[in-house]
Amino acid sequence: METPGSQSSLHRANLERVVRAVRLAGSLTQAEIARTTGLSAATVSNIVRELKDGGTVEVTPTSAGGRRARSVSLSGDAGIVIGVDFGHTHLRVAVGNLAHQVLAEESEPLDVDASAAQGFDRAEQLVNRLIAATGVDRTKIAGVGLGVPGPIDVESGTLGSTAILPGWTGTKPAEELGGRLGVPVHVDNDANLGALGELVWGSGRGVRDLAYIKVASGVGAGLVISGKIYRGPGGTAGEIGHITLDESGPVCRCGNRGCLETFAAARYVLPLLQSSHGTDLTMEGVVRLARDGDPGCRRVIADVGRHIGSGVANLCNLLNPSRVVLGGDLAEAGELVLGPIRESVGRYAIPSAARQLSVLPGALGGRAEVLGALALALSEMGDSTLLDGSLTTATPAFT
Amino acid sequence: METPGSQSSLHRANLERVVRAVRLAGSLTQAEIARTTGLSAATVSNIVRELKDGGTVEVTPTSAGGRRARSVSLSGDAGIVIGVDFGHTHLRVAVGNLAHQVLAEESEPLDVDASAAQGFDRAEQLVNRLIAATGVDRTKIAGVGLGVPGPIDVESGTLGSTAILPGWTGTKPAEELGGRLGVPVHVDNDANLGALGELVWGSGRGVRDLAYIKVASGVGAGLVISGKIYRGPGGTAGEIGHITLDESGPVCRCGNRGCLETFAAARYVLPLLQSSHGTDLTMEGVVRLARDGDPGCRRVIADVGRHIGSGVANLCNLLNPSRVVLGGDLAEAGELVLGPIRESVGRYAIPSAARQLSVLPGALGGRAEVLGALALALSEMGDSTLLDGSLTTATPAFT
DNA sequence: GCTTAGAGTTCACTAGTTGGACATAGACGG
DNA sequence: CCGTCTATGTCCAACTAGTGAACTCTAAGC
Repeated sequence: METPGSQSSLHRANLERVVRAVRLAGSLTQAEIARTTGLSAATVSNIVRELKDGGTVEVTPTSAGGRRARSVSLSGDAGIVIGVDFGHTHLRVAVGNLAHQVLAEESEPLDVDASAAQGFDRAEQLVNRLIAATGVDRTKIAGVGLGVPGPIDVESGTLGSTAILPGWTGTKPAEELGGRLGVPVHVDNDANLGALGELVWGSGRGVRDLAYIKVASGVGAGLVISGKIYRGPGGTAGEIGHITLDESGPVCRCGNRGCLETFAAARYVLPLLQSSHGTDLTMEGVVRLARDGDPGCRRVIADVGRHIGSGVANLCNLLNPSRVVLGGDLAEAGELVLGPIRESVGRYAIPSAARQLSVLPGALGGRAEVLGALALALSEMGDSTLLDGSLTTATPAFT
Repeated sequence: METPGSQSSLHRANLERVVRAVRLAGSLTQAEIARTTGLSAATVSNIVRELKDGGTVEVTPTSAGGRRARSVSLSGDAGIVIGVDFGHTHLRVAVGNLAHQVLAEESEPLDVDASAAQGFDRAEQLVNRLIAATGVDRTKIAGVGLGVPGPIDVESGTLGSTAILPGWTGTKPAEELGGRLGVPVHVDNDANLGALGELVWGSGRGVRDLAYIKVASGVGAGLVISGKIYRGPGGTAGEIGHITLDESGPVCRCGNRGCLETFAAARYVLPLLQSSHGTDLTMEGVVRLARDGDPGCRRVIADVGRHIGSGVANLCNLLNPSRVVLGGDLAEAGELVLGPIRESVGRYAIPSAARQLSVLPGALGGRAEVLGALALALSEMGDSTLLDGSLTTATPAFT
């Protein structure tokens, strides 16, 4: 940090290199680490010793049938990260470790009309419960990722107006939760976190550029560009829901007309089925009915798919991602919605961009956002919060 | 290269750090270099000596009224880069040095129907002429950036179908020119290079995320994301021209209907004025007439602006860049086209994304692409081609 | 049981950065 | 005109950290 371009920074970079290699592979022998990182065996030997002394890494004496290879893996309790996700109807919390393992995960219903304070109370309680349940050491918590269903102002960390959680507008979720838990909290909106979750654990593994489309009450997209969430300079990238599809279409809550949202989001689509299917229908219900064969619901879902496909085609022309992952309740409809999306993309996107695009349903369902929050916490600490700790214990002398 | 994470890589990184600092500032004293890079004065002293011995840098004995500060600057002939741009009607070549200075620049008309071989002949000649004119040492040429007005297949480097330069399809421009000049050549399409040019020398200075919209025969965009050109995994990012604005609009050459191009590109717009203004009108002519007050041309240009604005609004919702730079002939229309664009963006983009967006005309006009090609050559050699050279002379022992 | 080969460690060596001491030279005050 | 002051650049000794080579260790294979 203080000495950019010095040997110590090089050393730190090498530490992280080793940690990353180990994490990606799960466990490696030192020789393998040397090969994958390009470092020499001697250096790896030193680094592994340092990490072991610092508690970041565990060396299991000899595992497999090799000669005498000691396998190195991240010690499960070296660092704990927590993901918290405020959804439209529930609150989810997950606890994970540095090795990208999810140790515990729980969700509970959240009253939409609850105040922000109540929400944070509940979150705090649930986090504490899971910490107790997993028996992890509180001091090992390196960071918390927090998902909120609304726009976050990048600079101030203030939550913008949310139709989903009215009354939360103007709060600073990261500060709030950070104050309660006493650890750094990093916020992002649900679409970005969903993208991150699917990228790390779900349908986006192995891809560097993807768009995660979340269709729920609104329509949003989380963009992953070159392996990192792209928020844009103003922090509002990914607003695919307000792409204009039809200049003279229905009026949208954003003030424009014919936004994608007005053709795809729950709040605009559900009313279409009210007269035929009753008023207390949810998106989930529509999807279930569609899967059971209800023609009206099938039609509605296909139409939604076609419109989303138009939006995705635009996105595809502009960004040319290699994968689009569909999340939210709608993803449960599977081919009923994916088919029309693909068809629409094929029609409206330029062929060279559409050709190598794959449109997949999210693999994580409603868990995408919490897991993304976990991943955010992991990435925000950049692997170095912990390394700092192990460094200071290992080399107390530091000018 | 061969030793990632070793001291020599650290040293190389520090060399580049110093070079970058010097280039950004024009010239610096060693003490200033030490401060801006964070390196110690001793290290800077060593590095400067090494760079001076390698010829990358020049030390002018003592320039200003300070105590005894020797100012360090990049030596003008340390490295030469060349930019070549094949445009719709002309060929441009520029010669620049490591210090981001343009030493010479020239353009000549290019016959649209010329064969690819003829084109490369001309380019080779013009490059040679400029090299001779500037008197630079051929061996100092570090790289060439090449712009072509059509899609380049990322993997093979093959030029896709171009309506602008028919008969060039299937050629491999980088290979072709590289073979003739004997130096590495890096290709990209005109929109991306325009973006890079404006980013480095024009209206995009100081910004990390911008979109350069080039309106000419077609409509394309070059995207700069986090300071780097974004091409997308398939290399076709930025195809803003084929965003669908009206599903039942005019049929586009891409096979879809109502693409932005059909409302904005020269090939679709000029015919509108044929009956009233004659058939041999060019976009340039329309712009000139509009500036002179011709109401028909004004109207057409305003309409084009409005449609471009719709496309930019979509782009803005998705990517939220901080700046949009308009290039191509159309940019010459100034407020006549920018006004309607801004208006359209204001109407169709979500307010939070539109608020901090600035829409500017390109500052480089038709030079944007060549200069971008220069910048491409500079960035592709990553400042290290030259440093490699000075390194090998400075430290011949290398395992 | 011997050989073999890969794994990990130790050690001497080298590359490279740093802090501090030092020489230098203009600016400023007397 | 001269001494002092201060910031610059250089040199040197110290220290950090990575590397190759030699070495040890262990299990597999014959």
